[in-house]
Amino acid sequence: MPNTPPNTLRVVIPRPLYQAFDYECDSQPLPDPGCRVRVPLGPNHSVVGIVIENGFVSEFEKLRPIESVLDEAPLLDKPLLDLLQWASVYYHHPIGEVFFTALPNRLRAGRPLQENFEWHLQCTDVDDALSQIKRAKLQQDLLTKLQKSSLTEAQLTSLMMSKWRKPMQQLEDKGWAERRLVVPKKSSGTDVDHPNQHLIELSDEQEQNLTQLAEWVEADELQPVLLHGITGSGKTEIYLRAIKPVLEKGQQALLMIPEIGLTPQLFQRFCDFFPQQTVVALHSGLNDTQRAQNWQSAHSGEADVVVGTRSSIFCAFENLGIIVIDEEHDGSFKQQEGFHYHARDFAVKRASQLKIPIILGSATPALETLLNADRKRYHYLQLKSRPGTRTPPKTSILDLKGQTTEAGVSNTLLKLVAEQIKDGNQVMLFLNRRGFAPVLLCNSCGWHAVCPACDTDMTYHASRNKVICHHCDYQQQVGTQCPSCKNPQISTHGHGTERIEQLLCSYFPQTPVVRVDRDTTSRKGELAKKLEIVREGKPVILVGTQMLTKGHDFPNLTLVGILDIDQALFSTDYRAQEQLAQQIVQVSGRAGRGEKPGRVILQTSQPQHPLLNQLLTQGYRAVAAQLLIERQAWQYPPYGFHALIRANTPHFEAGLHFLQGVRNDLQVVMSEQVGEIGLLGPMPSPLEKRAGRYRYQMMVSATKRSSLHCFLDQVISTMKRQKKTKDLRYTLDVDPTNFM
DNA sequence: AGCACGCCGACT
DNA sequence: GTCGGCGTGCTC
Repeated sequence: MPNTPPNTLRVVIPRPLYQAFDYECDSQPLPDPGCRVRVPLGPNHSVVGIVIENGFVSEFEKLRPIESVLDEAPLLDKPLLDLLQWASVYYHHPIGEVFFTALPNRLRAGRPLQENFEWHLQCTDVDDALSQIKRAKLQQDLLTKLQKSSLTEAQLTSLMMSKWRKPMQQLEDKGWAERRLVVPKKSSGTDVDHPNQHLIELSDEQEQNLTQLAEWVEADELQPVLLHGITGSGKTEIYLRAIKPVLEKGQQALLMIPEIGLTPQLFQRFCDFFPQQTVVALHSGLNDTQRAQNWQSAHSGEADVVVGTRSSIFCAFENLGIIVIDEEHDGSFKQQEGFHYHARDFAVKRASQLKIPIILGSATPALETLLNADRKRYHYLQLKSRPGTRTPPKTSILDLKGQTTEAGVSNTLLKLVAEQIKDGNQVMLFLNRRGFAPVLLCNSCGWHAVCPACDTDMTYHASRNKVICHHCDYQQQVGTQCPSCKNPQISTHGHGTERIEQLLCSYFPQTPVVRVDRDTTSRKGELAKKLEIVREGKPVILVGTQMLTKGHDFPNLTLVGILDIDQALFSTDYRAQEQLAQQIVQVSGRAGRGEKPGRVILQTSQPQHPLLNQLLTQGYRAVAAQLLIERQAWQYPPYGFHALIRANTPHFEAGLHFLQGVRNDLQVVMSEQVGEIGLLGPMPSPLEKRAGRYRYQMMVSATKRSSLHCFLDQVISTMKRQKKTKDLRYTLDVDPTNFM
């Protein structure tokens, strides 16, 4: 008898379990690691699993047979499987949940890979055809597109979302378009060069950076590259040209962007620069079908460039050749629930594993990233100037003391706004609080609108006459009198973007006031519409939150007002200062991007605050250096290593007792690691009650990464053993960035 | 996570 | 007598 390997499969199951399960498989050859299989689980369940190993000797006596093999070829290749396994260990998160976040929903559910179709023009006289469908704009558009070149369904989706299906069907019915199955091509990098690419001339500084990049790649020095370029310095142009030679080799590129950073402008820029290539998006705005389609086009190699948010780092590329992370400091790269991974750290790991270049770009790099550059673990490139004659904006502090203010806007700032508008310029006011006012109260009895689920003040939204809880989205209609004492006068306290908008409308009735926040941009395409108004260049006053800070380019914007930063100056969260500095720099960077110089006004009642002064006089780099010194003194990240244990239940202090119990049990282990491990807490989370649950947390700190991981294994087994009620939920967050 | 098993209180 | 509450433990 020949020595055949055992017919065993190790399968990862979509359950919160820390180990994979073994099955037997009678069909030969055995499915490779990375294939999906359907397996029985428990007495009467059937689930989709992912094979991670085959043909090994199992410790288990009796293995159940799998039900079916779902994929002929692996969905996830060996390096990605290894990486996912590493992540499950690093983040101490159940292996099944880690693996299944790598797949789009449809594939998680066991659906087969979709076949890839391409649409071809079947029409001899296009002009005649166009004249026959004068009223069908979309059909016309499609026909013109097909006339230029055949298009795959993924390309069509990324060009016009899902709007193409119906009109295409109509074209097919008329016999003008035909659908053909595409044989998966091995991506071959021809025709990457295009005249479009030479339209923008690079500055000397940009050219030097590109030369340096090419040298590193040439010499195989593939440490991550930190591209520290001030706002408006043209980092995108560097990304495009760094990606180009990779596509020429027939490899794929991944551009990672923050959650709300996918401005149509950026995506369009990539499509325009690489008109012969397939550029697809992977972000939360896609539905399951589109997501699966784009994921698959990256998997098959059809997509050359993927522009994606956090989770795109898990995408199974056919042949990934470069990763670029734009705005690498952005908080949205860290997942805040469930599997708490950091996509930036993950990307660095993935690049080193695949031995491909990775660029981390930002005007305000994260402290971790700067430290890595200082320690020479990362290459460092700088863009210190804006191309052409553009200069960085001038920033000044406006002391709120002695100022007359209205809705939190000082008269001085209002005058400056008026001046700019008169000169035909655009203005932006930034305030990180949406709604009309953060408090709705009764002056007579002291009642104020409080969320029953979170015990926090609800924000008044005038447009809908509602109070809304910004923590859990609980909403309530507002009546005409105080619900407590029936006093007919209720008033507001504090100001949000809605209030500022109202104020500006009354002061500048002739000028459009455009508000950009989650409330005004919830419907699809609304943000794009608003930005279009601004990009026309006429005088406009923009009011908005975070949303306005990311990646937008408004050439005619000359004045930026930052309204309320005082709260952030006194936050107890050690990350708040870093984030505030980044936010101020990013918002300021929206000003003066065109021919006219920009100006930034920072309203504050703390004009002497050292962070503000250092930022204004010495810049972000100096502030970062200072913050790093403080982090080192406290042994905070990136010098020390943290993990946060959270526990919550609907009952007051139940989670606190649970964590206290965990801490007591851990005391034994800790005595063996004296000096290496510290425990802080348990204590209530800064937002103790949220969405009807009372939340508590305990911080683990360690001087060495290795001892943290050792200890966390103990933490997990202790928490499993710990007595708990059914309604208690706990999570472990390695390298936490959010302490709320 | 789901789900079965199992051990105690209040019902036709 | 049994129906069903949810605490406990298992899933290859």
